[in-house]
Amino acid sequence: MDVSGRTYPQLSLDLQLCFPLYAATRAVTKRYVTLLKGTGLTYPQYLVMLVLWESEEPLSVTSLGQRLRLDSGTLTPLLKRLETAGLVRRDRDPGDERRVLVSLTEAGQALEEQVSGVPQELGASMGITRDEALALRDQLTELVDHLDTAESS
Amino acid sequence: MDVSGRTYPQLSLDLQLCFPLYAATRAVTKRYVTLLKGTGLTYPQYLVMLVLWESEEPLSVTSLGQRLRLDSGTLTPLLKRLETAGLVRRDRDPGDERRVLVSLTEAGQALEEQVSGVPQELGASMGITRDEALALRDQLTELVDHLDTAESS
DNA sequence: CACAACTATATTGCGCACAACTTAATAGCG
DNA sequence: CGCTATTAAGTTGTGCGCAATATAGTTGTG
Repeated sequence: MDVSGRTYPQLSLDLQLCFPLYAATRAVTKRYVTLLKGTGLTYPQYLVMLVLWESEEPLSVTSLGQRLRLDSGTLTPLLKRLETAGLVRRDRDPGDERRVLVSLTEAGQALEEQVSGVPQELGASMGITRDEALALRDQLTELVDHLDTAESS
Repeated sequence: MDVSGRTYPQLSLDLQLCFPLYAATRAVTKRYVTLLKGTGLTYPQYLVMLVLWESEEPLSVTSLGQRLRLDSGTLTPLLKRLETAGLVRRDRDPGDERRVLVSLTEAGQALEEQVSGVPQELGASMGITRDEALALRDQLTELVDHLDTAESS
């Protein structure tokens, strides 16, 4: 990319981090469509299921949202679709009727085994070693933390 | 994150690369909302403008799509919004009436100066050095290339 | 207890992404 | 030239993300 003649070379798409980040996320999501075919899950739905699988007990919508950084505007319709698919239940918390507790159905629990090979398959598609992936993960996590700080200031 | 008791520890959200990637993209996008306030641009619209600013001549929808990895289903409505905003023109190519050539209006050209500080501001928000950003960019670009290969095989 | 402040979820509206499909124009081939 | 295949852009439908708002339930204070 020849950038020498530009008035604002810093605006070159290829010099910026933001675009590869955006493209990588979409490429990963696209790969998940293939890997999750047969489960009926979308990628965000898969993430919600990951959180539920690693929880010992039902989670409120807010708890799910904190873990995934998503709000009720995104989660409520998504959870309704998971409920329609028979993978989760949504019950009002008897102790606090404002809260909705999301829990796995038997079908939802059973799905965990079916997707257990997905992370490794995705790792293989990315063409990086486990250590590289973990290092990248840490860098991105740090980046998110910084952006959170910047945004709230 | 205690993972020791799980049947499928590889499914732990915190062990995977995919979630930080997804979270980082959304955090960056959110930061752009703030940085682009005043221009009226969304982040994808800003990316389209970046491509147009670095092009010497009008671009077809397909060319824009190849550069940004987006298809006409995404670009057509987005470009119509940019046209409504007075930033671009959309004209049929007289030499090939199937093609639509997207070109900058004067207002579209003038906007470049207004956003010229955005990359640096974003860089500051991310809390990483320029070299770290470039290294990360290269890793993500490589990741996208690998995923493309995996997807098409 | 009354009531204001707060919290949790749901709803609405907009703008992506993208798959699948349609329409129109062009290219290629007999 | 005529016809088929291909290409370019547009359309439709689904599912996010998220801001803004609405609604219902809870908490804290006097």
